Amino acid sequence: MTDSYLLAGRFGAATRLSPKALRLYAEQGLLVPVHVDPQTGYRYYASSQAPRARLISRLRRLGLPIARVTQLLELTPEARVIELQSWLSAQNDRLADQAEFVRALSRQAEGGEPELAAAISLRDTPAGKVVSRQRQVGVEALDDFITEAETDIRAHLRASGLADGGSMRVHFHELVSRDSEGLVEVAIACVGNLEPAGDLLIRLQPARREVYLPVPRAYEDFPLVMHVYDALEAWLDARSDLNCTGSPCETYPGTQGARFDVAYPII
Amino acid sequence: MTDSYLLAGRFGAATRLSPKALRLYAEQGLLVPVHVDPQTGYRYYASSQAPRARLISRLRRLGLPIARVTQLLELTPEARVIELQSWLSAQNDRLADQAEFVRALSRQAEGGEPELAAAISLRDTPAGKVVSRQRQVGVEALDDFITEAETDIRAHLRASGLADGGSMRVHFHELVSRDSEGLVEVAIACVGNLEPAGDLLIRLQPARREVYLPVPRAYEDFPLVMHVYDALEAWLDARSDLNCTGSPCETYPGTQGARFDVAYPII
DNA sequence: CTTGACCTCGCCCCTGGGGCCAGCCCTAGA
DNA sequence: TCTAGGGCTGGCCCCAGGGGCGAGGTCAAG
Repeated sequence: MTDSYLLAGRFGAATRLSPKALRLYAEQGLLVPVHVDPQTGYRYYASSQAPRARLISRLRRLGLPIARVTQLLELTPEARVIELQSWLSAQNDRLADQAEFVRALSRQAEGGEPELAAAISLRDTPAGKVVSRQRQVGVEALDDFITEAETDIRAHLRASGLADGGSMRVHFHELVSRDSEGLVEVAIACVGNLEPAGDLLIRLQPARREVYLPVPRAYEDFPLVMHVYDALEAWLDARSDLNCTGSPCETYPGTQGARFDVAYPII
Repeated sequence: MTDSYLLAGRFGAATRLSPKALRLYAEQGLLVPVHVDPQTGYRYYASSQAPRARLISRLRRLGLPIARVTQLLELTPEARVIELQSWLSAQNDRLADQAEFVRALSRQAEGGEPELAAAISLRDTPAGKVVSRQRQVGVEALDDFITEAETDIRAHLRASGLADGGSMRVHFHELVSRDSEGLVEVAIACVGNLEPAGDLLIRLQPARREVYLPVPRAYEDFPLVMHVYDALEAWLDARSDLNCTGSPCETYPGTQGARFDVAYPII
């Protein structure tokens, strides 16, 4: 009596879920009808399922994917709130990044950042052998990856009896941002015979011409460092005689006392 | 020379767009290669297209759909920034709504809002004829729709020589929120013979039992009014002997001096 | 000439459903 | 008890924005 059966349409009206959505959730096991008629396939819901259904509906409306909703439903209400609050603060960070980018675009529309653009120069780098490590990495794991890779590579160079070249390059083959991992390579120049070891690989770095910019102290950290990339790209866009030919890298140590430079390959 | 041709892979590396994405944008006309080999289908990009490509890449990373990016690219940089800022503030509003919901959930986990729950009562409403207007409407157009529909319906009743029943009900057949329109119906009871006119329809409102809550002044406006719905739903969830059977409505005027009640049909 | 890297297209996959259609099913009124 | 209409089902195609894979053509260097 208290658990009268409801067909999908009526149940959906009471819980703000479309019959289509209910069908999907039933298939996924997220909200299983209390009875399914084996002949007709009709799904019968108990009205005691309404609280769960309403919660699902609201979590979905927040924009959470179904898998995440499924996890959250297994938690206690208190744990759920904690999870949601941390999700919310992540959303907040994302919005802050977006706002930051819009500000960057607006500054660019107003003519860019002259103090950054003034420090841009060209240089040629010779070809040479490098030993490197590549990995897919996100922005929060980036610093750890770089320091660890540098330590390991220099240790391998010393163990092979070679002087390490000193300078290090971090190539960003793919974009690394708050919500996307990308392929990053830490490479250190070397001379002499050397065997690859573990996940360290030896490759030839072709000679290239690049445009570079020593990064001021205030811009060293993410997300502010993106402005340095922006400045270089804007500068390249304005120079129709130079063309960017690949992905950027950071070179350590930087010129003019900077901790590192940002450089784009050009022709 | 200055416009050396680049194949998709290299061009993509310089602009942070995958060959797959470049293919898609070429099909959509968003970023058309400067030359396509009719034999091989190879797409050749001029490096002078890089600024546009980079802009597309960044706008896409903001989460804007391709169609929106296409619109934005036709604007001047200044207009683009204006558009993006208004988009950003919309995102901000959305985040505020989400935060509001998480707060509501957290209050609910702590036992709900006793001062709201205390005012909940049951009542039976008799069957009766109503004249109504239905429309898909979003939250910002809701108030206008309601006042306009009420005016039109009462005018039609007077023109037909009938006393208007006084009380009005606004049924929310579907969810109305900041980012989704839903079917809303404004219905006023009537007695006597009456012809449908324009988009006004006559229908029978079945008798029903409902649980209702007079809305305190402080909660009358969106989004705070959602807390009243939350309180009713939480109260229903806790009462296993009562089951919600359909979508809610607001009844004007409300009881106990409120401007309106919020009511859910139950069995 | 061969090899390997690069490119193409085409197909299926994902999420979270919307829309439409053919074909049952259920219930209320006569 | 019959019937009509509305409800429900499953199936198929669609959307964005690509990812991933496989078959096959192309390019440049050794």
